[in-house]
Amino acid sequence: MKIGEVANHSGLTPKTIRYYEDIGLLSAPRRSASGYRVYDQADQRRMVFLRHARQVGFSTDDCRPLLALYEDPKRRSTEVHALVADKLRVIEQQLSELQALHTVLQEMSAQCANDHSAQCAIIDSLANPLAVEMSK
Amino acid sequence: MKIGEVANHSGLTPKTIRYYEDIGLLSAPRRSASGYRVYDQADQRRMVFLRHARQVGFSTDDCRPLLALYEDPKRRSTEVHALVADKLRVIEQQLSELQALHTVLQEMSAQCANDHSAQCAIIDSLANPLAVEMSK
DNA sequence: CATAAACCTTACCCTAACAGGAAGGTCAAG
DNA sequence: CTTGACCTTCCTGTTAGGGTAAGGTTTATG
Repeated sequence: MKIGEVANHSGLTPKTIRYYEDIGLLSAPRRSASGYRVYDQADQRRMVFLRHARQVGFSTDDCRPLLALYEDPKRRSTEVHALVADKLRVIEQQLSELQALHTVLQEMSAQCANDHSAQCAIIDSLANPLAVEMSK
Repeated sequence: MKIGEVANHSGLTPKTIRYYEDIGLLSAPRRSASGYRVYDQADQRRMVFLRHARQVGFSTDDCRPLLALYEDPKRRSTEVHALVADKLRVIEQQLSELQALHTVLQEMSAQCANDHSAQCAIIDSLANPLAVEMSK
């Protein structure tokens, strides 16, 4: 399989596959006589796995241990579980930060007259340290 | 006021101030005889405004029109309101994406035995297109 | 007065995760 | 034999600055 074909079958792009090789997330495949990358089924499975892991929010760095566990027949499911638990915590943190932003913006929005006048509660809030600082 | 001083008073760092000047978010200030940037109170107020706007989630590009409205005595509050409404929509989008990720990961996590065995529902989910694809 | 600390200047590299594009080689079909 | 569709490497751009270097300035102090 050349890179375009494995890209089609895995859902990654050739660009992404080369990039993963570059950062050492995928090992360098063997090359054809003309220098083309040649992949096999196992490579394709790894790529599918990586695509899914990225899709559910794991960074490429997160994917390293994840992929290692995928490849390891002697893994313990608790190790995988721990990685997912870590990720869940990070996502919960991000969620609460986003929710805080949302709340602040919504409160500002509600204070604004939303009319033709120049006076604007949103502008005032952003100009004044009062309302915004709490969100830290 | 030199850059360090206005940095202290505005809460931005000198780096950030120079960067904002670089991208045209702040206009270039006048220079002292020795080439040092010199700022006034109005500059400082703009910087405070920018810091707050960034804090509540606006990108530096978002800050351009926002700052323009801040400076414009003939603004209409409805214009400001519209920018905030746009941002709220973006944040809501991000929230729902994050929540979707969270749900998927939590479901995977719940399926995992979390023990010493190599069999792992999380790994299986990531290897198999089934569970993950729906989240698109 | 000399000098060291604390400032300031520009400029370049680093981050994440690729996408886009240039310049050039390769391969199968018509 | 020549397209067209591949493939290769390499470089640039994206966000929002942080880190550091090399060098000039100003201020405080002995």
